[in-house]
Amino acid sequence: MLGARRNISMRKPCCEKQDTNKGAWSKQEDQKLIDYIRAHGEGCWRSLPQATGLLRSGKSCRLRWINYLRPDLKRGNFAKDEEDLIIKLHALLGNRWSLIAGRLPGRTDNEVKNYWNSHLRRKLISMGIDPKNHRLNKNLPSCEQKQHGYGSSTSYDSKRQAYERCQKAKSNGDNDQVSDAASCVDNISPLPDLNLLLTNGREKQQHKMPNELRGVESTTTLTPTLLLFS
DNA sequence: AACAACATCAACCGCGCGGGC
DNA sequence: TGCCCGCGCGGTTGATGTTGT
Repeated sequence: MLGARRNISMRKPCCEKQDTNKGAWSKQEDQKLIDYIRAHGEGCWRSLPQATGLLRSGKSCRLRWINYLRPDLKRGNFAKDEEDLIIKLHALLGNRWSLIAGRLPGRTDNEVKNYWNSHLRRKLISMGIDPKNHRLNKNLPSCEQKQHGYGSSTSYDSKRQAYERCQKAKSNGDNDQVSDAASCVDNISPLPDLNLLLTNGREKQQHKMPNELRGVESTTTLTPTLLLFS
């Protein structure tokens, strides 16, 4: 199946790529795009450049609108609760930025992804947490991790405590305690207290609701579409 | 003041999917 | 049924800003 779909060479050359600007958008370009979308709404990205006279690909227009020009974008620094939510959702969903961004009103997938890569990933690493699987990295010195606060009474705190018990036992030469504590560290689910009902347009459309989120119902609402319970 | 190294983030690219023909 | 188009996604790049020496 992929063979057929992937056979790009059968497609007509993409006219979009001819004579198109690249790089940063000018104010005039932004204004043209805004005006057009105000008048005609989103969609039909492929024909948009022709309709507006923009020398950009439809893809580029879409990205510019979604990531920068949309009026409902929040922009600015991420709040603490947004950070916490991103970390929790990432633990649950991995790098599914559009899904994660869908839980953060006014934030885009690109913004969330960038923020993760430039801030949160580093933060977790410095806390001794592997950003890929949200497990404690036992090789990191704990003193370094303590200077970073993260949420309040999270599962990370539990991990940290177990990890510290492990370290203590090690220094005491108590091997039983070491293995107990170590297994405790490994067994703590990244998010024992978080269950979510999550969808975005595409996942819904494609019936691709992540397995870990299927059949979850909830009583508490954090955002209209984010449902949490403990 | 000048330069290097590092951090940030807007924008681009390639791929996969659903839908229409 | 198979092909093509349009769209959306995640990964990556590169320009720009900031900090350190």
